[in-house]
Amino acid sequence: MGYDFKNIEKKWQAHWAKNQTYKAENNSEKPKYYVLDMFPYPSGAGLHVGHPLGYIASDIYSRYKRHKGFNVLHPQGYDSFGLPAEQYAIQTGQHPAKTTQENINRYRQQLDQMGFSFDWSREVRTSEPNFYKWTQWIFLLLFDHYYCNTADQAKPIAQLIERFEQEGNQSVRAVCSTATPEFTAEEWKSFSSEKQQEILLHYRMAYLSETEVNWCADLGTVLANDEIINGVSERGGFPVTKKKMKQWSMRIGAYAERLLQGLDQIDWSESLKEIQRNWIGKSIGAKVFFQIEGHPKKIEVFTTRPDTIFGVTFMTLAPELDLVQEITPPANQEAVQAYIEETQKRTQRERMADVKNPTGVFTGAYALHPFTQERIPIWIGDYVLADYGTGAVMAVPCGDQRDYDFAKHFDLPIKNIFKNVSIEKEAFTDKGTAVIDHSDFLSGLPYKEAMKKVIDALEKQGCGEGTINYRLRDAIFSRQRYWGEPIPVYYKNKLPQPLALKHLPLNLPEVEKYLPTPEGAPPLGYAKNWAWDTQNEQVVDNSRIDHQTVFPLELNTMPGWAGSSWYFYRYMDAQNTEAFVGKSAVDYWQEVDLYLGGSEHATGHLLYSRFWQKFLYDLGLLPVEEYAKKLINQGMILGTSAFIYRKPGTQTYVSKDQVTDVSLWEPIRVDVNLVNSADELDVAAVRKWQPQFENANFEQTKGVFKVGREVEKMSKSKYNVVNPDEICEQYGADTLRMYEMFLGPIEQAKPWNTAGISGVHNFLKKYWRLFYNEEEWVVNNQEPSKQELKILHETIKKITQDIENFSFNTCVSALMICVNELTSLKTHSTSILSPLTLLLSPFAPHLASEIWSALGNESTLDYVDFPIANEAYLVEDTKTYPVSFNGKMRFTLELSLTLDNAAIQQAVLEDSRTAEYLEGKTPKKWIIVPNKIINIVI
RNA sequence: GCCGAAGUGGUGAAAUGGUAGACACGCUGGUCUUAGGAACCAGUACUUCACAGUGUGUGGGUUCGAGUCCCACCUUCGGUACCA
Repeated sequence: MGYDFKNIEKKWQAHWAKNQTYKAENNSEKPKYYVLDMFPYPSGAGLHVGHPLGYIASDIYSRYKRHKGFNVLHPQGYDSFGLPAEQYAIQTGQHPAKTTQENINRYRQQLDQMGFSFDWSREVRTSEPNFYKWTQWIFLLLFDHYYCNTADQAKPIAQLIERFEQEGNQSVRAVCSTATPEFTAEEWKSFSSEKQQEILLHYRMAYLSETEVNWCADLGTVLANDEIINGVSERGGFPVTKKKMKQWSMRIGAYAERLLQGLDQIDWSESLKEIQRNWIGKSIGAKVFFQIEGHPKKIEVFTTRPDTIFGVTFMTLAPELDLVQEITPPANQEAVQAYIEETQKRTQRERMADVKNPTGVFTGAYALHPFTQERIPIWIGDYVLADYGTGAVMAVPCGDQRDYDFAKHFDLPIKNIFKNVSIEKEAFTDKGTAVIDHSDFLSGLPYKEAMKKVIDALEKQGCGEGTINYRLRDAIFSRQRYWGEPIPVYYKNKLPQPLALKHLPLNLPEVEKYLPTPEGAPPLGYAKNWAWDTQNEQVVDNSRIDHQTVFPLELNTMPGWAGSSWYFYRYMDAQNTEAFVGKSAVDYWQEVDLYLGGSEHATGHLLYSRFWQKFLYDLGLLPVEEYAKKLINQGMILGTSAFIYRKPGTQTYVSKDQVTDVSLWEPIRVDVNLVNSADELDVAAVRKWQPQFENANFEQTKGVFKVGREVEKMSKSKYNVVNPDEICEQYGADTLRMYEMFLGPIEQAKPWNTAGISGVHNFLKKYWRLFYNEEEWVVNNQEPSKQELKILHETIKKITQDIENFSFNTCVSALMICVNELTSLKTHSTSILSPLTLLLSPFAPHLASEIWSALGNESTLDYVDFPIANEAYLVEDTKTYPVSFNGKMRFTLELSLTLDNAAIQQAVLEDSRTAEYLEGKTPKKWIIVPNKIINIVI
């Protein structure tokens, strides 16, 4: 009997579970270390080999840190609210809670078999009332706060009310969703309570407003910007249109600058930080106000190029702007209305596809140039976005390509205000070399100086100011779905009223259908018990709604990112019923030391969670402003799909080598598990796999049928999923863990290929044989040789360094080299093999534990100190130097390390081979790098 | 278009500016076996019988010495896109 991984792994998994080996303490003499994985959404498909990659890496690091004497928190949970369970419920009528529970059971089983050192006593599930109670509570806090620009932090709304009562809103610098008219203290007091509430709603961090939203009719819900890819929904790829709806939003825009600045404080990959920087999209420019001819209102535009203000030849407004209706003279109303309606019908994708053909219409109104008082025609066009800047642009066709295209298309004038630049073919957009011309007081100035001067002038005249704009939009928080956190508000006179903490959790009600109601309300519209009784402070039957004491509850639910924006704090104190996290727990753990997850969350979860963190930090509820000190993005493991090729219109399939022109054949995916590593298809198995192949004709070449290959995302629908259960069954979890690390650098995306796994499996068998020869235990107490000690300590040094650098693939190689060398030296000395076992422990914990116990240790190895490399064993007496002439390596020479440079020179000159390369010349220069190389320049 | 990352054998990949291809897969040959999807040994970048030469996307540069540093370009991948 050799390495019996099945029994070993079963044994140790049971041992760890029984002894709660990896339970972390909330106070300890040891230093703390918090390793977090992005928790999974428990999907019905189960885990494939790509999912555990990050968990394996974090588990290796966690285990290493335990060996290094840290109190390690390494929790796991489930992001269990979400669309797939709901879609499944719509199809089958099964309650999402039921399928979610089943999926979680399956996930847990799969996770357990891989030997992760999770502290399951802290498990969280976002769909559990005792968890979402606190998600709802955070929502209430957001509702109850506004963003004060003076203090640059969130403050209680009560303080804002106080200020309104004392001084009105003229001097209040706060972030506000729409331009609220100014009012005095007296006016504020004279407002009705409803009016006051309405105004306050414009200031709250969580606010309700009529907004243009991304509506996805097929999914029946709105989508956030990060849920749309290339103009279609991320989930399902359905078309997205713009629609006005009353929606909850989160004022993440208030934190734009702090979210940007915070990136400098954290150790995240530069590429990920750059993605967030781009998403936040800070741009520096100016606001300019243009008067409208014969109209009291002004048009406010944002521009990054106020220096080109003398090049303005028209203005363009977003068609959605209310102002458009106001300024359009009756003669143009019809055309303008028609255009507005047309743009609303177009999907985002259609708009994007038409970049080359700008659309728009003249409103008939004119604005006045702030410096020249020239009349500027006002157009509307859908190349101007309603929700960026002010939804209005001053069009400078000579300096902006879009304005240029628009002007060319509608035959509008183009005025060149750049010195010595031709704008015959395209706009001139280079700021670096621009010199302004034909621009009154700006003429002759380069970009930078013109910027300064024009902003001064604008501010002096009161028709503009320097300003900063961000691309980051406030995040829509309402979802017209069932399977999410209920938003804890009820409506009185159509105004939202928050519940209180003591009323939470507001449990998700039962519904008869998971679809929108016939009236178009979200699924919660089907709930029978979904009204709030303000007197008894409880949820009651809808039939009792009287709008006096019983009110309707909110029908929208929260988006997927709500629960995931704070879950990592819940792990610190998962059972707490008094607070989202206890004070002492958060004081102890502080923040996440290492966060592992995919970079696909860069503009979603990883931004929203930073936003909530900063908000809760402002309230003094959390101790740090950034929750994840270090973040590593594991690369995705891709699938290698297999294709067979069908003659169009027939049941004939040919082997890949007969396909010359792929376009003449229909590629059809087949299950990769029916193909061997030489790309040969098991034809008999395919016939059984799907009925369509049962009687098909497979044209083989020389008795084999080859498939075509393509690397793409691993997914059930592409039949390219490799299941970790089967790998564990065949090779064991330790082999799977090490092989996934061995595949390549952790941050890199790579296709899965099972073929190489035998190398890692052989390594573990080889390691086993250091201890057992057949049945016999061969470890002894012999004094290790100098050579053996050197091998061991070199390996310790390398492994320690590489783990610290998260270079786990080279760790595996180093262990392989070490075991190979010890095998050839026939080392069985316990003083070598015992530390080696500890080195193996983070990577192959089951096997290492088994050996550790076989070595006679009473306690398990999990908390035993990691070996430390002793430099004394690494010091060498001699060094084999490569000897180079003019940089070209010629031969090697073994020399004592005690020699000085002069002695080395002499030794080289004395070597018989040297003369051959010197060719009678004397060396011009010697370059001797100790321990590295000897180079002689002739 | 803009921003970012990366290009090394048949494959996955190693290389603090110092012998490129460690380690592993695959392949070839061998040992031992009734057998092997077992174990072990040897070989495996390219050209060449060999000697030797050429090789890290392309072209230049710095250096005694460059996969590594600098400049330009090409390709691939990721992000983003009427963002004014």
